[in-house]
Amino acid sequence: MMNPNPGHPDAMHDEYDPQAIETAAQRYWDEHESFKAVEDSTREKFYCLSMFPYPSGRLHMGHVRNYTIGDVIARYQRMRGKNVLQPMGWDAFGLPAENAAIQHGIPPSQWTRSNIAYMKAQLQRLGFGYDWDRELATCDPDYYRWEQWLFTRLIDKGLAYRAKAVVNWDPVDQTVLANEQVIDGKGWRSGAPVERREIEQWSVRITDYAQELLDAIETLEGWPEQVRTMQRNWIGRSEGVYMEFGLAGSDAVLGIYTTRPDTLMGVTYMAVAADHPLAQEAARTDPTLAAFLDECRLGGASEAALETMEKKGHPLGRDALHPITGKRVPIYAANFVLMGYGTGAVMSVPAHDERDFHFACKYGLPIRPVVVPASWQGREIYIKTMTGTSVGHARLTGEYPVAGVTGEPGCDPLQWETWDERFEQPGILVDSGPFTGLTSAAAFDAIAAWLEERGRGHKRVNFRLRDWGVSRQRYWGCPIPVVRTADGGLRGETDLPVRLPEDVVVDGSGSPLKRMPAFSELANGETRETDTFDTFFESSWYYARYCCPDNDRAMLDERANYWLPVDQYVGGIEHAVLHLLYARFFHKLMRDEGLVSCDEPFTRLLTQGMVVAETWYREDAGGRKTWYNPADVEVTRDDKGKLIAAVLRADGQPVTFGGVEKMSKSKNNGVDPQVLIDRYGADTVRLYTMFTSPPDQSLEWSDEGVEGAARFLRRLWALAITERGERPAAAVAPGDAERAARREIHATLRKALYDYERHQFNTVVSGCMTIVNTLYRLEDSPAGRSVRREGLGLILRLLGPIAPHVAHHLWRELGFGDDILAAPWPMVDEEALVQDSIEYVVQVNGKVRAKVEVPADAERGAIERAALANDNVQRFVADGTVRKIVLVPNKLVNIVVG
RNA sequence: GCGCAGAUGGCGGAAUCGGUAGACGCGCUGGAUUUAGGUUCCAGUGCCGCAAGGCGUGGGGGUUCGAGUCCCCCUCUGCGCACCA
Repeated sequence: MMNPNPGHPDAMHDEYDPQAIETAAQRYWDEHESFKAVEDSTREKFYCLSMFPYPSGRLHMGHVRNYTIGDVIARYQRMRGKNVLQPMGWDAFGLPAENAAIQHGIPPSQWTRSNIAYMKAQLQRLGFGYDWDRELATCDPDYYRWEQWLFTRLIDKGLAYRAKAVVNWDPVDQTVLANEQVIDGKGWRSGAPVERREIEQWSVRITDYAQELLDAIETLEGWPEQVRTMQRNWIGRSEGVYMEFGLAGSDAVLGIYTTRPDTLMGVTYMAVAADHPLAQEAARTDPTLAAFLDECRLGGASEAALETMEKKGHPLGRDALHPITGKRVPIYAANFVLMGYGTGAVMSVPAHDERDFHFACKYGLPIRPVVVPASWQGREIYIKTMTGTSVGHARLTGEYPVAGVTGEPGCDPLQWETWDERFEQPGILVDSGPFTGLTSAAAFDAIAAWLEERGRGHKRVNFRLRDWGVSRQRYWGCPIPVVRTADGGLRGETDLPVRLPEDVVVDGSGSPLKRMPAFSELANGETRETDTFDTFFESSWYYARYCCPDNDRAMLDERANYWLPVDQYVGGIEHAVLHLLYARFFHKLMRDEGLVSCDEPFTRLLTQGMVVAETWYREDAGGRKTWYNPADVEVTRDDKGKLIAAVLRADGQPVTFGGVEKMSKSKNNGVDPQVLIDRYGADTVRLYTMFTSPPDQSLEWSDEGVEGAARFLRRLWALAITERGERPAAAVAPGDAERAARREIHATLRKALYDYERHQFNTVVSGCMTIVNTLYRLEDSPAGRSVRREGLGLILRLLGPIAPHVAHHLWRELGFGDDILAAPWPMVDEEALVQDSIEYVVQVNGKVRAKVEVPADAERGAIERAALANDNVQRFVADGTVRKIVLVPNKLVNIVVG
């Protein structure tokens, strides 16, 4: 029999079957190449990029969230008419592949490529609108050859150089460890105490770009303020003074940098790194010092480890000479000063620096206050060590000619026995010879000038940012394209790519490259560098390569200048500094090589929050915790919904709540997205992740919440199937109920459109839910059905970017068109919003006492009279006199009664 | 240790500007449908109180007719710290 309704698609099934409609929708997009991006100079482009994944094996919820956010933005911009590029690829080099190889004997390349295949299928199942033709993997020589090429250019330009860098050294495994592999100061495999070592490595001069990287942050208006602040602080521009202390009994000098030259007269000792030549020299004749220097090497190299470890020192037995007074100050070797950063030496002012203060107390060094707040003028200041011995004393009296400061001679002395943060603040110099009485700011200049005149120092801008050490002593990475010539010189490789051999055995005892003469030994006695690049190197430019991944003659071509900069970048907040700063830097390197024309790679940035879930555990007698997956825990609640008990389903015995934490293997609180996709379909998973939290906040997992998302899609489906088949006649006069419904729908739509623009997708979804609820309340009259159909048309487009499969299917099924991707973006009907009367909230002294209905065109006096006429308002006004009436148009009246 | 965020019902969260705190969803309670479980539908649900009303956005202070929102102090939690990606 023929379809009785040939103008319409086939009748729908009554049941929502996500697996079937999602497969069909994805096939449609595939056949129509819906997401293929083609350069077109006549159209406004939109490049939407999500941070590419490390191919760890399976997608986790964090990936699903990241890529859903990106896809929603890409599909939204596409529906707004932009020419959208949304690519995807693989950050394929890295440590986990080597670990997997050690554990399972699989070569890293094989492990990585099979993970990519599996995860790609998962991404496709989620319906993300990627242009897969542009897919790239960083372990592919066609990709990494270009960063090798750029690196040889950096060598030529002097932007890449060899320098010493501090690493974690495992003395048992004889290998360099990543910070992650150092646990409580010990190697993760050997358990041996880790040592800090300095080795020669390749470095890139990011500090040459420090000022530009800092200045350009001001132009990144589409970035979260939080990230901009973190980058500013990371770059850490400071203005200070470089100066040279003399060395007693020598012509040599000890150079240091300080941001507080105003405290120079308070220097009571110097601290140098254990690896400083002065310390090394002194240790040759001093066994206790030598032993101390050995001890200084213990511990991890991370900044957190260095800053939190116990600060220790040992005198070198020789003195430095103060650049102004010429007085002797002792030099200490200290474990918290590193040779790699700055000059490897610092001046120490215990009266005005907290770390120096504690160090001085510990070793009985003098504390000499030289700067005090102006308000302390006229007082005596004593600072004692924690052991109670008074070692410092300064006085500020009214005799110093400081503008705006009046003396209070005879006041009580101020005494401190512990550190006070006021010591650190700038103020007035005391007991500082020729600089006494100056403000800190004036003293800064005066002392710098004094030193400069005598050739002992000068002002200097300094950055906290350090050059980027890019060498890694690992196998699974991009080979550094450098050759050491027979005479010991270094040159960039010209025959590129330098291919990484993939047929290798990784056994954990260092990089296999170092044992492969076929790789490292070249003709004419030349040898190849066996270190590989930091994987941040690959991830610093992939966004540009997506524009022209097929170019085998150049790193980038003119297509990059069509698509770049990336209009919207989406990824985790954990990348706020490192990845995003390196990528900005790399972009400028490519710009200066003439490869791109813009100055910054990412116009707008969205940093998404973590995915977290409840944790549950049991503790055994020895205090060891066993963690149970939330899916295996049964929870009981009281009649207020409060949690009262939780047991493990398997044995019915209680488990303890361990808080809400980031999904992880160690806490066993991960949820496998694949299980959810199989059970509910991609649209439910996407809708849930968008609805539960705003994109930039953490998302707390809840099985019931997923149920709720699925329920909404079933409700939408059930509503839509009532409207399949014949279309109602065009114009049906609406009644009051329909007019009210339209007003609500369009008011909600207006809010949802605004929320789309500011990327607050959770409230877009609640808006859709509100509209569905409104549509359900409409009567089954022709007028009601007309509004329902209008509402469905709006909802499907609002939901299109978020739950694209069901939107695609219903759009066609209801006869709105062939392809919702081509539909115009919905618009608010302003006429639907017009109201005859307005409800005002009436407050008395700021407390809500009534609501009054007032004609929309009522004047101020009429509104106030209506408010005062209300019985309940009169009850609260009666006691006093009306002092003032505050009126907020269309909203609120506040009657102030005194 | 340093830098950056955050804190709102039983839970996730909402509240463009300083203007009705708690939208939407979950959970929970009662009811309907169902042989039952599930599903679905209807009603209720910040706390205290019979009510009138009072209290309420981590804690303490302040500005204002009015503060979740602005200012000061404090507490706790999360993220980053240069070799995890």
